[in-house]
Amino acid sequence: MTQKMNTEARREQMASAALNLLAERGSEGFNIADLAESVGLVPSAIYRHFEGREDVLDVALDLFRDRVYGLVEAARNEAQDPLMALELLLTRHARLIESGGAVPHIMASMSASEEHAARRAKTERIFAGYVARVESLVREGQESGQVRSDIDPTAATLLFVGMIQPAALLRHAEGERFDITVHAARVWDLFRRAVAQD
Amino acid sequence: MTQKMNTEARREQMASAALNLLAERGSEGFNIADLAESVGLVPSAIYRHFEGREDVLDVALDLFRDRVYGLVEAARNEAQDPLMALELLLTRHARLIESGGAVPHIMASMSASEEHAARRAKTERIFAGYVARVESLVREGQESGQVRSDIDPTAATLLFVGMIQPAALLRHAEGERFDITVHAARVWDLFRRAVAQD
DNA sequence: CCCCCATGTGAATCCATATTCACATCATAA
DNA sequence: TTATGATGTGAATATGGATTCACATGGGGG
Repeated sequence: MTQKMNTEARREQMASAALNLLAERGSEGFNIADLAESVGLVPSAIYRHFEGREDVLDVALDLFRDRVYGLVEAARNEAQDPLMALELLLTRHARLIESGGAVPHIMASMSASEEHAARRAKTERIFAGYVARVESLVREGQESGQVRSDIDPTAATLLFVGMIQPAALLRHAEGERFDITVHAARVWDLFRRAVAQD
Repeated sequence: MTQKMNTEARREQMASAALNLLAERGSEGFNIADLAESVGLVPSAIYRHFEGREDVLDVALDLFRDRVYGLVEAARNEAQDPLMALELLLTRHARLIESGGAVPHIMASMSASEEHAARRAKTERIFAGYVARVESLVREGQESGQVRSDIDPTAATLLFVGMIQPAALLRHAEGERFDITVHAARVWDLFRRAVAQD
């Protein structure tokens, strides 16, 4: 038999594995059998740790939220100023996508499901929370004078948030030929020109 | 019995209805029973016009491609110059989202499916084609001197393409409180500042 | 005007997954 | 060291959709 594992550790392992699967296949392609296999167990074992599929998705979403919000906080803490924090955040998103942790895919695929309204609502709340956090960086930038004060902070925020998503899609389509890191640097220049105080 | 209908007309009606369903629920939530109901028929009737679910999706995707590409062409034809064409395109995307024809949802949810690699590949090709069309507008803008020539056209294009997507998500989350049309106008200003020749 | 075949129907059937259950086995705490 | 309860297993079972099929029927060409 496979090694037994401490409850909490196993649960986290499963949630993390679930998130990986979600990143590559979206919520549609996500299934219990694959999840079980990815942690080296049998499907029924999943039910020792979760109520069912929907519960797994719910917990994976929690993990996703924590990681994404953590990304923003880390960028804020490590950067000298708000604008630099945004740049750092963008760079890290790019790296994340490059390594397969497809954030946009997850957001998009989870929020599309009309049934399971709870899951959808939760996804949207997570997204809104992410936007709010980025927006606070933008506002701080305005207060510190780095960011023009005559622009709408929400608009600037959504412009920022949208910079990576299409790139992630195109990367799938074009593969290696498309370098996300380079792209990130280029769009950052554009974003900076759009919002920075001269 | 429900009125019988000419083959071609019925097929188109079904494809169009399928696209609507896709827009609101994504490919995960899409099912034959709902499609049948939305055209006032019984599930098995769908099979008189399509090979099966995957075939429906395929044809709906064709329709989607035509409509989206058509949007770009229309904008190009109606506008005086490339930059104006982009602005028009943005405005129309916004309107489309407002009326439920959620373009980004479709793209994202279709491209997430790992299985049915064909469908995924097709979605990505459609997206790439869309990007290419927008990019040609950007390049024309550079040639005509409206757009700065020192920026990478692909980067500018993806920045443009990303402007609407997050807004669409946020709209779902915040509902009426969030006005996409107003948002579109604001991000357009930012985009213009980023790319326009002074 | 009537026939014939494509369209529409409802009742099966199939299938892929999720989920449950009875049983086995390990980890650990007393 | 051993008892015990939680973890893992494999074989059912349940379920929701897709798909098939035998039959009904309406509309357009002869």
